Amino acid sequence: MVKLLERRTAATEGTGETWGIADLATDFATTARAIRFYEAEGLLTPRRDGQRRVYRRRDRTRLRLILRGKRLGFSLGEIREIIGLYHDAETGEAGQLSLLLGRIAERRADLEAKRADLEAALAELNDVERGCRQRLGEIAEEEKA
Amino acid sequence: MVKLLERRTAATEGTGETWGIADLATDFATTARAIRFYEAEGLLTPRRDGQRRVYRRRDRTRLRLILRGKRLGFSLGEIREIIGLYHDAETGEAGQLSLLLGRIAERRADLEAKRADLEAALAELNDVERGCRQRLGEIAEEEKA
DNA sequence: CATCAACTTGACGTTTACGTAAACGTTAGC
DNA sequence: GCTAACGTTTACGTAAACGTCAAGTTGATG
Repeated sequence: MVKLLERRTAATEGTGETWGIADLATDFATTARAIRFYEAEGLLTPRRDGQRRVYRRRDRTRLRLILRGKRLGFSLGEIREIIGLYHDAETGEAGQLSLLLGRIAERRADLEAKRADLEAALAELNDVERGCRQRLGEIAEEEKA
Repeated sequence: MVKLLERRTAATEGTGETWGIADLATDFATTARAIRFYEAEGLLTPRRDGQRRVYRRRDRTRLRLILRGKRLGFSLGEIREIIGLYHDAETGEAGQLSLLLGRIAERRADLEAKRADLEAALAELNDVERGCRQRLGEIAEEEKA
């Protein structure tokens, strides 16, 4: 307990809050293995304290992005593109801002397509539920008779 | 050309429109292999004309469900549950309708969670674009100066 | 009748996204 | 100084979701 606090305090040293790999794993309900894998795939680039990985707030932001992307069914490759987009937007290394805007538009199209799928799925589910409740009502009528 | 039309007509024989596996593959932009795989996983149960698979409209509906589920990041296992839900709702083999309503509620929760992720992603993307356009405006100002 | 296209069933290969285990280093506490 | 906790790399294993042959069947066509 105290151990953890002291370590975190030691690592803090003015540069803002930092975390170890186990902290991230528990905080985001994933595993250290997965986090290392994302790094190997170029999706995370934590600092190092000697050998150890040290994560800062932007790493947490990225991990959040990664996991959300996964939940939405994006592959790690697609997530890499998304992260690259965020990175280029931050650092301005986009060369041409107009190109960046184009990539943003593509990503938005992806997301809106998913939204359309989602709305359709929810609508159909509502239909099913309605039919279900209807039959439940009919059964109640039969019981009364 | 004529071949295809004749075959389809022959298979129709009053029972409504039917399709071959290649038809489904092209219509849904997938592959025959994938469709057979879904059948092996119990997600599709087409009729047979001898050895050949014959698909009816409800099979198309299911395939549409499967592919949409995939696009939304559901595993085939989860999709199996969804299809089972639709099936039970149709055939009334649910035993207890209340149980069915419960399963519907679970699925809706899944979908709404994804929707929350989606809205968050879209909102962040809008932020990025806004920042991008802002910088583009600043550059235009510099050019003017 | 031969052939060709479309379909079939195996069987094995491939990619993605990690899990799991081995072997080792570092720091904290007793 | 030893152990326990936590971390590291390296390597192999695995489940999901198909892809890719191979080999055979069937039906329509020249």
